[in-house]
Amino acid sequence: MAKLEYNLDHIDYQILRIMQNNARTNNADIARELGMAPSAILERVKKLEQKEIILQYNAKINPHALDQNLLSFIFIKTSDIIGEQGVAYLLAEMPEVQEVHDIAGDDGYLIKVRTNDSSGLVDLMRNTLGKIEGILSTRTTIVLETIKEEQKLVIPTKE
Amino acid sequence: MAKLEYNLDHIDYQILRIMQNNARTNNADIARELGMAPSAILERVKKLEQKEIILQYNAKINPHALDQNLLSFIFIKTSDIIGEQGVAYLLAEMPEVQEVHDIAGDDGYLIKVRTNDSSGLVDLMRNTLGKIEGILSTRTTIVLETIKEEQKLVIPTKE
DNA sequence: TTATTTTTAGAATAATATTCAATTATTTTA
DNA sequence: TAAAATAATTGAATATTATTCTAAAAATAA
Repeated sequence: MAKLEYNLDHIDYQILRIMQNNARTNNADIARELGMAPSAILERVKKLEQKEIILQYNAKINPHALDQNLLSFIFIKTSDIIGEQGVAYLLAEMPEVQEVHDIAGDDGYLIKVRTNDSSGLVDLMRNTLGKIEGILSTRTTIVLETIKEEQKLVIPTKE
Repeated sequence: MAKLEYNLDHIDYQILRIMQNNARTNNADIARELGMAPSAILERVKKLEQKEIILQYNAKINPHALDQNLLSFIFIKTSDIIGEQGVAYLLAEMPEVQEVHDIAGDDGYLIKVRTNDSSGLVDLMRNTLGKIEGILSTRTTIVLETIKEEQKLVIPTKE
């Protein structure tokens, strides 16, 4: 694929900063804050979306409100050939699996999983992971408490 | 603190599902999709926010657009006493650290860090982690490629 | 069942989104 | 460097949405 050109100036950064903190900030407010016309902001936001700089807008929902109380990280060793990621894509299809990363040095993946509780985790490992061909072994790390969990990026202050 | 009551019906679930997929969906659209009055939806969304079921609205930004190309997970062993999390809070203050989890079985934390590249990671470990009292050791896992990275929760289909 | 509380609809108003033509700024290229 | 071309911004007009509030309906409690 063609290399995308990201060409961001400090106004874009400011927009990104605002949106990252509150994706429902309306155009008019952003325009006021930056001292520009709403139409100009709209234009820029559209461009940020088109260029896939802004990837999506999410509501962050409290997991406990949906009774999803257990967070785990699982290291998975597979027989996937380097460069191929068959198992990874199967893992990625599972809705409880929030993240799948191909990691260095271990012929494996690190996944982040959210389940109801430990029985949900067991179910998932037994019924779903257990049925994926090519998984050689797993090592599970249980999260006792999450102190911070964000996706915010550090946005440059200057141009 | 008092135990919060989450009492969600299937309309709330639908709202959450819509918002989770696109936090900028406007009230009128949600109302149309659910066949309800905009004022009723507004009321419900406000309540979801007040009850801290919706925690925040984020724009997900492409890390490469901000030249943040390296993702790492670091296991950190500390001398933190069980129940106390002094080091954890210091880690959480660092903007490059997106996640801090207290994990079972290792007297330690798992953190997720996004830096420019490997030199940024080295800087961070040397200049920042290196200066935190109470860190006994670290083990770093480098992400080669991310196949999936979302915060979406599984939302019940029925009541 | 009645009383109380919560939720919803509907209408009215305030505010915002969106479009577009004209202007200004920026970049390209001759 | 100047002219030409391109990109970005403004401002005004219109369409759409947000927000507020009251009355009705629905759900819940007594």
